Amino acid sequence: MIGDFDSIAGSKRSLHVQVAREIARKILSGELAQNSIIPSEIDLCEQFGVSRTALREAVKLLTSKGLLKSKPKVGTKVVERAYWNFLDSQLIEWMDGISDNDEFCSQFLGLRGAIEPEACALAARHATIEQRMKLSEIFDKMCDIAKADVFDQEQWTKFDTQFHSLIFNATGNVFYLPFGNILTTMFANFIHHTSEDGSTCIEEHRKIYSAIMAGNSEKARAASAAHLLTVKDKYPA
Amino acid sequence: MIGDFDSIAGSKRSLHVQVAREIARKILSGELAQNSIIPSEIDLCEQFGVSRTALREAVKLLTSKGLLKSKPKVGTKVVERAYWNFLDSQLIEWMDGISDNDEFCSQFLGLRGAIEPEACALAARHATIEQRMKLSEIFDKMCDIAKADVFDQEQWTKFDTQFHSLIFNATGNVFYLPFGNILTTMFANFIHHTSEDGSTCIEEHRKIYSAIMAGNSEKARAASAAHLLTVKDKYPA
DNA sequence: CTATTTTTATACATACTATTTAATAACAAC
DNA sequence: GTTGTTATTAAATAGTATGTATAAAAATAG
Repeated sequence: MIGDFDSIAGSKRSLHVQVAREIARKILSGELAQNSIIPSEIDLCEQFGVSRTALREAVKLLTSKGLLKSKPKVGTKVVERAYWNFLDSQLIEWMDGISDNDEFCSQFLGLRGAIEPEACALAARHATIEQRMKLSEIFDKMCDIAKADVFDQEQWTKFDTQFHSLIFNATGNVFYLPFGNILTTMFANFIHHTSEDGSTCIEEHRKIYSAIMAGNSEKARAASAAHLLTVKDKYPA
Repeated sequence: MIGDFDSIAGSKRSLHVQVAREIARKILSGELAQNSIIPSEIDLCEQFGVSRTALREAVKLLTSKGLLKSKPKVGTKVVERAYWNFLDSQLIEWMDGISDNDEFCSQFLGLRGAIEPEACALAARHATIEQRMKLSEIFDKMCDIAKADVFDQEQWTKFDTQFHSLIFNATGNVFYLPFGNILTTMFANFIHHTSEDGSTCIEEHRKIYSAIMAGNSEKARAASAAHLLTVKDKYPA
């Protein structure tokens, strides 16, 4: 009962989210052009085979992410790309298979390179005791995984994600907070670690970890920047 | 017909957005605690004097921004802060009056300082001809305003916003795109320019502008960083 | 050319059924 | 008795259907 094909409705998520995803992907892929008017509510209801309520909730969801805008009489319009909120985890998930994966990851790295070193610096200064303890826990587990005979890739990704995510949470800056989730989403959907990552990167993580724990923001920033340079090497320009 | 006590009606925006804003502000201010269950749909409908349709659309909107999560039987829960999407323009608008303004702006500057110099560097390399022309237009107008006898603060803010916003659009990186809107929102709602800004900052903007037009990414990055240091001086630690 | 009506899209309301799921009760096994 | 499993129940959201209200563009009357 669980395993059957995604097929149509009754699958995983709620109905309006599925409809929203379908529409979003048509927008993201360009199948629905910017500034164009999408079909009317009743047409879309028929097309997707859902009620107007469900469809309207889907439209509201996409409006909230900057993809659509509705006005009475004129219809629902695809807003221009400049207003799409690419810093929304759900939207990022929906990008899967839309654009070139390497290019997408490379662009993300372009942002990460600017933000994460500063986040590490902030975390070194502002992390609470609880957060430092948690970071310590996570790092210990990463060490265990790196030292193990067989490299557990899934576990590594899990704790690597937690490690970087926690750093954003520890900045004490609300604007850095969302990057933890964005990074988590990227790790889960687009960035595929190779088995060599664990052994090669653990020392880089140790430098970041130590600097944050020592409250040395400059060192944390540098260690993070160095780490990201290593990561960058895996992607084409 | 109904609810003439009217908690919300009579304002400008659509009903479900108004309801969403009300709930969002209660969450953001902590009046609705994290992980707590908010009243049931029917209770909230009564409380706000709106239909279930409007209320559910409001809840969907807030769910999309990471503030709420609904499950049958258990109810609708306030998600923990770490998942709130503070990089959403609408959410940022709703923050007005919630937290200390100076602190909020200061934190924003903490992010801006990390991102904008890199955005300028990217723009110098990737801006299209059209974008360079547009940037030129905008900068010319900023010069006019700065040179004028009476400083038109409103106009200055308008073009200053456009200037910085366009730079993010010109990076050619989808993850930098949303910062244009975020910055626009911050300028419109939180950051209040003083009349001296025009005269003092126009030369700094010229350096950024020139570097981008010349395609000199290193110079653009440095000029932006210098500009942000000047801006930073206005805010307390 | 202006004012007004008509049309047509979304916005909102109401009432209903379906589904999910936590909690509980019933029951069996050890 | 304690435990573990399985129906049952009930309370919340999820979804459907259909109505009216309202806003804005377009047609039309004056």
